[in-house]
Amino acid sequence: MADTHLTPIEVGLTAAIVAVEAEEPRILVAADPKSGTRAGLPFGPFDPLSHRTFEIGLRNWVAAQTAINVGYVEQLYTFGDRGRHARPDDTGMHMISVGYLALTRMSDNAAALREAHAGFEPWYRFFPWEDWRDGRPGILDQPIVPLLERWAKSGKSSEPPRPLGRSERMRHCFGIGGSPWDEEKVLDRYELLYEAGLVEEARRDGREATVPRGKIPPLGEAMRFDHRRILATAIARLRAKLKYRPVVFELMPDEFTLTDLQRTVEAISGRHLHKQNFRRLVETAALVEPTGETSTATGGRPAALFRFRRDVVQERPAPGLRLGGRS
Amino acid sequence: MADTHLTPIEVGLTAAIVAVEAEEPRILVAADPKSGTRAGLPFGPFDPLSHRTFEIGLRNWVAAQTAINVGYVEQLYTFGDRGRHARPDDTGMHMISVGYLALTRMSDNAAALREAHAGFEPWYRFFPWEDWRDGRPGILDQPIVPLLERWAKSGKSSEPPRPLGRSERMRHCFGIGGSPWDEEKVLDRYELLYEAGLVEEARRDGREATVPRGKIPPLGEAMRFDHRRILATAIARLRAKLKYRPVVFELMPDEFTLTDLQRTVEAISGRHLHKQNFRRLVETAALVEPTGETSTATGGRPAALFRFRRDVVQERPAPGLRLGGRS
DNA sequence: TCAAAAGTGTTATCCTTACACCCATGT
DNA sequence: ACATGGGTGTAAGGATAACACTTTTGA
Repeated sequence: MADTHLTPIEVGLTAAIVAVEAEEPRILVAADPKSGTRAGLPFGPFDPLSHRTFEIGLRNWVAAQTAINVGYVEQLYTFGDRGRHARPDDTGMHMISVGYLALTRMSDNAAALREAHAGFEPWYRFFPWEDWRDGRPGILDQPIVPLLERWAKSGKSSEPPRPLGRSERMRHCFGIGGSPWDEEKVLDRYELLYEAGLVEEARRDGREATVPRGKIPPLGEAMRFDHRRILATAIARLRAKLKYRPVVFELMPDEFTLTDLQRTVEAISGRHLHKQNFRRLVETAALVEPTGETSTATGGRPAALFRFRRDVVQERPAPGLRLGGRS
Repeated sequence: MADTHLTPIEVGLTAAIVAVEAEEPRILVAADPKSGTRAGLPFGPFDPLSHRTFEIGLRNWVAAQTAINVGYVEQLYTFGDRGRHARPDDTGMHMISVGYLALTRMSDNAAALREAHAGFEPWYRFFPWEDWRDGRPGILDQPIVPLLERWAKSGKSSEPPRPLGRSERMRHCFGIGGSPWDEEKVLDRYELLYEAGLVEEARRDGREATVPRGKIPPLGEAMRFDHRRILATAIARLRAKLKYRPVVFELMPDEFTLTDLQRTVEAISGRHLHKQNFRRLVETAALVEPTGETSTATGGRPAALFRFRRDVVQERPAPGLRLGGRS
């Protein structure tokens, strides 16, 4: 239990840096330096000699490399699976990565973003089945569910260590047969697809698919290493956190209309919200205050502008947006 | 963004192994191998060569070192702050630790526990202010709140990076002035006490206290390194998880009475629950089924015995115990 | 005058919380 | 019989989810 010899390992800090623009949640991606094809999340080394904590280290390399001004930062998870992040240039030294979620305002980084702008990609490119704003995504009914069903059947009673059977897990994750769709299960869904060998990353890692290789259409855009897994974790965490902490405002400009706010929440959670209930929620939580100005940008009646009441954090214990049913 | 040189670091897996016995939540502690005084959590090295994932590595050294059979395992957080875990034998190599929560049944480990039993300590020894089962703990009114108030006053407008002022944070964390006590804020409370220099670990790390050194009474038993912080994280996570996942049953014997179950939940969350409401909750969630037997152990009317319905996980999406108000 | 979006009032329903009372056993 | 804990019915209040309608602008 005490001073056993420990193996030296490299530690990387991988960041899912999120911004919302034009009703689209976007993630900062770094182009593949080698092949130029697959996207990856930006990451930097953790050097304990220069930085006292992970968070300081992260803020430092983000500032240095991207000139982006991140506000909210939160640790997600530490990923260390061998075989799920195989670096092509692997030197034999094992590497683990501490995943972080960071939020930034598009308006904050006017100049910096102008250059880096190409780096912010809509995150639903990587998870097309997660965007239910225009109804149930077609990709679910077309390739995904049938493929999963085949996978579920093919492995009926093979894996006792798993607490749940394949088809039960499929039903839970993807909201089939009574189970409702739970927008927070982003990671569970991705992991299931990975296990079933249906995402490119799984095949790259040498996992067998249940259907002949060539026949699987790409399920979302793949990423390098295990970065799509980290992004799934980030989306899941952000979707959950919205409901009990006022983190949306980290993504909003200083002034916004209530519809702007609703659209942003909808963009992140991937579903529509009930207008009146959303407004009542925001109002009763006293999260915002009117600036007095109005915006005539959208075409119809001018909308009142609001700003985030920074002092709510001092008053109410959990001032999130409990966003209820769909609309 | 790419292949910067990374500093090699040692990675340890630190486990908060929890069991409940005699209505007392207990944590497995390892005695200090050096001084024999301060308790610490058990930990083992992570060796990527022998273990494919953190969890496998963890299960392995726990099995090897303690002969304890852990069921549920969950990653908590990765701790890497320099200066908050200074090992006396520091070799210059930096070390980070990945904290894990593990649950085990006392009844599972009959033989193994007989030997290791001394290692399971009631966790409220380390957090006496977290146990509200016999009403508001005296330690809050006596040394804690006055000390915190002094700290809050002494640092009025000094630290702009912090989003909240000292007294606001104090009020939120400790439920003073309108804010209710939130049993999930275990980590926040510990961190506040640490920041205020009121726990031994803070002084050990060289943090100034707001009151003369000698005058601060010990606030709970201290632990080695940052292990008390990891334990606080574990308790917070477990208290939160109880409410939306049926994890209590990982701590229960195969058969139990509803009162046993309630006492276990109360022990973990540190407060009393309303009997009828608790029962209705358990019943409507269909979490348990009667075995048909009764137990006459407690003195009054014999209680019906129940067992966990393992198949609920297949049916309901979030079968936790939403444990409502106090009683 | 019409389209487009902003903004409001009200009701049915469920869930949460709390009350108070009855039941079965051992001494 | 009485103490001890097991076990239940029911009503008040609040939060949630859904209903439909009015208002203000630009074209």
